[in-house]
Amino acid sequence: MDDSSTEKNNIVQAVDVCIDVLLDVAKNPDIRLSEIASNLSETKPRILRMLRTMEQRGLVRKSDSGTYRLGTTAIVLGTAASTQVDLVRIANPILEELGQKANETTQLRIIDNGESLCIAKFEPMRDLRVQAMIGRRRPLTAGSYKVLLAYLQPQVQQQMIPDVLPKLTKRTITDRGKLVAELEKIKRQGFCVSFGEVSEQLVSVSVPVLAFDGSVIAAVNVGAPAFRTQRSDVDRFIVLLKDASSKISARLGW
Amino acid sequence: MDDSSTEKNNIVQAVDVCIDVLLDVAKNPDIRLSEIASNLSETKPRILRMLRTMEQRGLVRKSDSGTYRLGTTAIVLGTAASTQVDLVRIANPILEELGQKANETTQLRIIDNGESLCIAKFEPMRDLRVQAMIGRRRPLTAGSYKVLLAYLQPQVQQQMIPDVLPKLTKRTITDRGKLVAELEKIKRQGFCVSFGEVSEQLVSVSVPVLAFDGSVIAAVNVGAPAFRTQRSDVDRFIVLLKDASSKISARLGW
DNA sequence: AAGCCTGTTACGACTACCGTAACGCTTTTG
DNA sequence: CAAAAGCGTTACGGTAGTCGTAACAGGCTT
Repeated sequence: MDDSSTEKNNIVQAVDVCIDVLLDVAKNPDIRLSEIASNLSETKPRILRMLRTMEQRGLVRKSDSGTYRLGTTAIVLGTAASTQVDLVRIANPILEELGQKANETTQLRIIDNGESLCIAKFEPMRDLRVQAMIGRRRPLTAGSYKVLLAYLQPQVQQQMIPDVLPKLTKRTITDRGKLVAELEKIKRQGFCVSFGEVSEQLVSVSVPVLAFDGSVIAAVNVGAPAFRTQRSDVDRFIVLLKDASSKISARLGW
Repeated sequence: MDDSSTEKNNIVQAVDVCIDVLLDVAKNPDIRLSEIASNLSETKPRILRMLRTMEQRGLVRKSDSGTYRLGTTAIVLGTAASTQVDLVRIANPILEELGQKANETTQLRIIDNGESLCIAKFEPMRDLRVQAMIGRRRPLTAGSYKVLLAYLQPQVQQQMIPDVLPKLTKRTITDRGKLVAELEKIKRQGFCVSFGEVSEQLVSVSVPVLAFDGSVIAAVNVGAPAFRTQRSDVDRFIVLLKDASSKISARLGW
């Protein structure tokens, strides 16, 4: 019936696009029906029916002006999820401790859909700090999140690296060969330091987190403004990160 | 075609039961396929298809042993929701401030589906404290959450009060007439104090939160162990609560 | 080894879902 | 001030997507 896009179907399409709708609302608060429809290349009646169904259950909420936002049921779901996902539940207090010691912003990131995804964070009480956001996605090939790539099996790794590497700043690696070499280096030393590869004025340090079977399932990260981060600070971060990572890994059964 | 249960349909059934599945997983971590199916009175193949669809999108996660939990996408959704629901976003810092001053646990509760639902909370750093949980539901007719009932239009109010009032402790009001009288009193004095109506050893104080149009949309609450809560403490809580409530109301446009 | 549970697959029947078209309505355009 | 274009919404008939039945494989218990 259709060409090749939808690989094979053991799934419920209605549910699938309903998730699309949900994520679209999450990404664009106060979005309108017609905009969702056009974003997803779906008809308005279809989206309307889904929004109504979800509104009735409190997953989304419709404002008087006709725009949609996520609803209270989504909050309940998310809170429950935070306690059910082992990685996040375990990492949260450790991320906080790490952030207190480093006095900088910390994150937990995983690979999701070919990108790195922030699933937990801590920000210190400090006037100037790096801002982190749960749900924010970044390329796997730029910045210290490269650690997530470094330990993958070579073929999977190649698959994850896009043909053209996104150039976020002038320091971003855009040559495939250089990237692979860098990944090798990361694997040897066990951490990755990025000076302004993602954002000009930011230093970012990441270390892999090992699952019970020794595979890399996440990365812990410290992000700091470049101007107040000396070489010695980076070294300190690395020690703190390795400590945090091994605490998480231990509690995951490694 | 079917009797009378499903009122009228402008909704997508597939999406509707998929939400049921999601909420069931949220409530019962590590639940199995067949248990969900029996909980919802649905067939296993149907639920399996839905779980697969949601797993593929990271909403749920299947463990090696075949049990299901919520997934990372649910965390992302929930975090986004917390910032999109005005009431929660505004209330959170005020709840914290209130909790710090009272040095006890605070909650924000709304009416949802004939029950009171906790959608935000703060717990102080203290060895012994009341535990609150986002997503936890309680009867509207017991404890200080009665404030949510007190300001409703009489007919709506009557509709919300079940025929038999659930008896949680020996202090719970179970007589309909006494309840209505109590609601009148609450309306006059503007707050509600519960001594062990929900849980034997707990004191709970609640105050209504007004929306931009002056209607009651939520309740702020302080919960404390009875043994360390004097009459004077209750009076202090009431002052703090009224202050917190009016701050929230103000920021909502009232 | 028989029984019962689980999760899973396959497939034909049917209904629930979808898209088209047309409707009010407000806002923008001429 | 009328025309046009956008919005959300409703209705309805055709079909594709979804559903349930039935049967399967595998793990535990009896």
